Amino acid sequence: MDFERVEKKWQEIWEKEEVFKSKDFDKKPKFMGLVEFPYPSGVGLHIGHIKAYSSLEVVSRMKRLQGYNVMFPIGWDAFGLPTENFAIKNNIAPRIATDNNIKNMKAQLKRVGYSFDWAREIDTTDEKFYHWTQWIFCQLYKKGLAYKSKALVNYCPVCDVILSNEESQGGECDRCHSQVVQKEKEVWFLKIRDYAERLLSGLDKLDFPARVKEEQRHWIGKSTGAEVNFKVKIGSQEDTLRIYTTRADTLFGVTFMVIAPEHPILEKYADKIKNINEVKDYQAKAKQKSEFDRVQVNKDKTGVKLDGIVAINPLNNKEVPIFIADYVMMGYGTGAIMAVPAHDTRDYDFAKKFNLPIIPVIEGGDISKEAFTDINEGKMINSEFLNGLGVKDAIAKMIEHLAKENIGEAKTNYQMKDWAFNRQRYWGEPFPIVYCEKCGTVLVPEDQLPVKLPEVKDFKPSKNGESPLAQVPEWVNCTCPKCGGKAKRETDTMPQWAGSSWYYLRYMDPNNDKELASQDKLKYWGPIDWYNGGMEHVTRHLIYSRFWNMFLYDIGVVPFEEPYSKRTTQGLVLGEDGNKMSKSLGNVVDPMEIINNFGADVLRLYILFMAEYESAAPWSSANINGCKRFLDRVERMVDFIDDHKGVHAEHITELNSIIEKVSNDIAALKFNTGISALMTFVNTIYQDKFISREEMTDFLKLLYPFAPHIAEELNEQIGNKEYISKSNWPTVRVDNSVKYINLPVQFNGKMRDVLKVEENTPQDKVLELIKNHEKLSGYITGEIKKVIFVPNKIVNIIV
RNA sequence: GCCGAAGUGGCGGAAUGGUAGACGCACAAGACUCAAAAUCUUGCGUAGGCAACUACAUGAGGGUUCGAGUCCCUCCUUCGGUACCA
Repeated sequence: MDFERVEKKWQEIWEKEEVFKSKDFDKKPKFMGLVEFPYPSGVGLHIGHIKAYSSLEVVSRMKRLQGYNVMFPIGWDAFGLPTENFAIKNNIAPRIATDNNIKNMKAQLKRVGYSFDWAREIDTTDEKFYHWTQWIFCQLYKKGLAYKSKALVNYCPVCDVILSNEESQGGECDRCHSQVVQKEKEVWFLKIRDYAERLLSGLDKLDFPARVKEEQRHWIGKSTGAEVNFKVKIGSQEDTLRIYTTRADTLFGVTFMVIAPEHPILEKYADKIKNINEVKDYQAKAKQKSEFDRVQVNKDKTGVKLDGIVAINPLNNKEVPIFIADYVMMGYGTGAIMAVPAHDTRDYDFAKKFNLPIIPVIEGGDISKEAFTDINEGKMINSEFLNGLGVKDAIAKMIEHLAKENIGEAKTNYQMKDWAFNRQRYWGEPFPIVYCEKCGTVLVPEDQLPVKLPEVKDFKPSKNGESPLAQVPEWVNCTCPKCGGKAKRETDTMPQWAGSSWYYLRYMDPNNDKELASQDKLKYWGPIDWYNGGMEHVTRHLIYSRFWNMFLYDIGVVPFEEPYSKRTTQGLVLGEDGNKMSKSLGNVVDPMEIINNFGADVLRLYILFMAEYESAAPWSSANINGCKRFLDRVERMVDFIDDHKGVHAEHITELNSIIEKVSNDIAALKFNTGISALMTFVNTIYQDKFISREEMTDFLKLLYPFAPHIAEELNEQIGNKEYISKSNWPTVRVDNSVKYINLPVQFNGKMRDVLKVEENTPQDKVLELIKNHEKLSGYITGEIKKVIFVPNKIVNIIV
């Protein structure tokens, strides 16, 4: 088949007939399928896009024929660093580069034949879109969920710029390869931690794969424990040191304390700490270590003992020394811990290195060898009122005791940190924030949104790690919306995650200039019925967008709390050599080249046939031939068409079974077995060498979601007037023929033969057949002790 | 270390506790052809046998069951995620 002509022909017909248009408020049941919108890169479509989008493409095509009002939208996640870097390198404005890339990728997506509703196309860099991104930020700010705070950022002292984590991997600057250092800077944060509990508990009712839920749970990282106040003595002075622990039961086993190098108590008593120089030295070293270094595993424990300051165990008033060590993080808990070397591996390593006492408070284990950390075994010892209890009971009793004595209480912590929400970059959403000399930080009023991103000549990051926007005085300098006085704009921009945190809402009402989307339309379309995307977005994008949606729900803007009812993920497409595709390995497959050589239908079919959808699988240029051959065979199947009306009796069972199998498999993401069922049917027709027009039509409809162009073309060729894209999904027919099934026969659990019997043949009839069976009767070598008979499944005879 | 997923022919991969290897690739033989390609047909886990058939076989070892790739226990390997989280 001349696939180039045929594919173009049908793409034009579909567009003209608007068969993929989703209609607001249609009476049909709605189905909204969402795929992660692409970043418009200069490279164009990657094979991964094809796999990611083909799933819901197939589902959407089927659902339309099944009578659903389907929305399958697409857009562009277009802000971001690569475009900015491209602009710097080639001296092209990011706006122009983005528009070019979108144009190119859009043409590519159309060539694959995806049934996107292009009328709803969105672009996060369009001011009509980022208007509402800024508006959402305003609401977050008003509710106190956006705040500015000091934080450490990656900074390259040679380039004099702030780098993202991606640009500073391995603690090295991406551009000049010099050592990146941590620099303190005022940055914006969103209080996602306030939503930690809801983000966690909300998972229970969502239809997400278990591994996705697990990763999100882990990312949120809930831990329950207690905060406890230890007294500290600094000479004659007294103060309090608050620690967090999940093991309140071990309080009697505390032999020292550890605080983070950044802990404020160090500065507070700097003049009282005798070895303050040594401490400062350690602090400086810790600060130099990048995030990368500090996170390395199993490092040797290091630390410095504070001289002139001790802590007092509130339970037994014993004095214990305090250390600073970088294995305790300021960002988690209280930045201070009680160390119980007998029952914590890190404390144990530290105690061994610094020769500190180790007091067991739970029996079991051998603390001369290692810390005993099992919480399910052993009874409390050396612990006064806890003695004899199990660990879990001891924790509860201790927390009760702490509360009563007013020295501590139960506390829940989350590992998830607040979301650092800005970049020192040009190509992002400007913040709707100005700094007024008189009024301080002022929000830009909503009627003045959007704050448009100005055109600039130079996109290079400016000195001192400022955003390039700082170099545009006519934009930076403005009047304060409150007092009319002199003010300056925030020159940082939002991170790439901003637009993608709510884009799906905009599809539901893409041209609204009064609000981000109307309530009625959100109510009709939302929530998303099925969202497919990559595993790499499970912890960030997926959590960030759930957070924004919950927030918008809380302020009454969105009528549903969770944005995505169901989530699936596609497995990676590996290179032919089994490695991840990468330019350097030279194993990258270009989807456009495949389309040129084989056609879009073959590409679509193969990407779904190659493996189970959710697992990674290598590309094979040999195997794709099989899919091409299959479509060629389908085309030649037309020659077998006879004048028979209806469905041949010989085919009714087979046809019914593929209708059922393909429908179920598509809905269950099992495309590979659905396609193989279609192949089996074709093989049957080649055996029989006849097929009726009606059977062929049904078959082509089943093929249509996978290979729509050839299906439409053949459907037209065999004389059907109605386009498949405007027809109905086939349904199973009444089958009155006597069905025969193959009944496996086992003796003593061993397979011996298969008996062809009528469906629902009873046990005694089957046994009779076996006794009269030439071969099978030979296995009845003695008395029949027992017969296991599962109707239509199996018979097993114990002799 | 912790969490998750997975180990099945030469390869990609199928199998609600019930015929292991569907479907496809590769390979081989035959048909068509002057020939090749394409196409069509057949074969294709391993061992033995002309064959019917028999034995063995789903990472390793145990167990539950009439029956285990599938469930349970122990272990090995690979991949993904995550990490001095107190």
